Amino acid sequence: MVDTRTKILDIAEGLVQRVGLNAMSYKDISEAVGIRKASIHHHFPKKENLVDGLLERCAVSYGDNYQRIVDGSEKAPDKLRKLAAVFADGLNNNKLCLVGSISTDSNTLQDSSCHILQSTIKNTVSIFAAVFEQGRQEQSLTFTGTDEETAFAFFSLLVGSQIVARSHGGMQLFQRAAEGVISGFER
Amino acid sequence: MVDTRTKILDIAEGLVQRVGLNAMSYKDISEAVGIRKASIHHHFPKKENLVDGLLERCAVSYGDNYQRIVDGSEKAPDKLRKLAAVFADGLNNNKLCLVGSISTDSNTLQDSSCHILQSTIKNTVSIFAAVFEQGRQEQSLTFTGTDEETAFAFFSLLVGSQIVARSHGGMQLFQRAAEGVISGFER
DNA sequence: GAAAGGCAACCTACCAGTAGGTAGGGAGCT
DNA sequence: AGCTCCCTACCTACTGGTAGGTTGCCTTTC
Repeated sequence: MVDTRTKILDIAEGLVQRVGLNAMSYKDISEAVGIRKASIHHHFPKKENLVDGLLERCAVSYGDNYQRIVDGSEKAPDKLRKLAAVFADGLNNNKLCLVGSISTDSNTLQDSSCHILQSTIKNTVSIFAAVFEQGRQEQSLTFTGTDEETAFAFFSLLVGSQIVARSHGGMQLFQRAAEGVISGFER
Repeated sequence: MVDTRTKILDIAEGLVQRVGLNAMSYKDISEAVGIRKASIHHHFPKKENLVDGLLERCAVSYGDNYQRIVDGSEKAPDKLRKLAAVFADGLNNNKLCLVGSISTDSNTLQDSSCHILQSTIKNTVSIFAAVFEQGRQEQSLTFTGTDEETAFAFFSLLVGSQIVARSHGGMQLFQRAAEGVISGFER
């Protein structure tokens, strides 16, 4: 049995991914978790604490998830495909990447949340960059910018395609857009 | 002197681009426009009417703006650079593309707004696709997918980079990401 | 081993503020 | 007269947040 704090974060994460930060309320969370609204405040006194908690947890879990893919034994293009598959999986469940979703609302964030968001993005781009470094060295990928710049572009593409495809185009267009870009790097 | 309806749309558009749809209220708009909250309801009875109005107007204005670039006499890669510059300009003013911003909140939209959003995306991708068609014919661009798929990917990249870069990386990273992808197509 | 204290977790009940929205009135234009 | 536009005044529902109480488990103490 998972503890309540984790349950709250799980529910909140799903809500943010589906409807966005500012459309999610303590009431929604309390109903889904099955406890009273005031009890959420026991675990997360202010909403900003919840957002911080969400971002801190996703910095670790997303980071680990991406790192596991990057640490694999495949060639770089296949690693990019695996990274894209993570986003495809989210899209399949009508969920956006938490970082992408929260980034859209970044102007309504507290400073503390903003800092965590920034370092999470920075970290994610670093992890992605390792794939492009590998691709450069094993000559399986060609690109003009630096590893970091290209990783930033690839991450942004996944975030953006997920958002746009959820509104129009769906899985098929998302997959083809990702594959088009990846095979573009392969030439 | 512009009419009130237009003023409301102007203010609302800026708010959506800066803080997002669900963080924008009729109170915010009324204060910025300089009329009472109830008066907004005279022009837009329900919030969904406002969103529809916003999307309908942007479908035209964005569409015209993109079309003007596409109709130019430049080679395809330079047209892509001009399209990216539109997004860079928004980023410079801390504003996201309206379509990207609203798409993130698409799960909280009414059906009518959803339909307009979808056709706006479809239309935008079609306009972008013309550049890739031109690039293919004049052999200034190389890519593996179809024109539409590649246009979708490029549009998504701009939307995503804008969102991510606003939170972390800023103009510099946005510009380099866009340039990296464009010069990737040029090879 | 039993009583006593402390604390985490949850509850009910409440607060002020704000959300979107409505009713109805008055001014000015055609 | 009728219409557009904007107003004051108000409504209900919900927002994040607080106060204070109850329960039950874990220590500590005798």
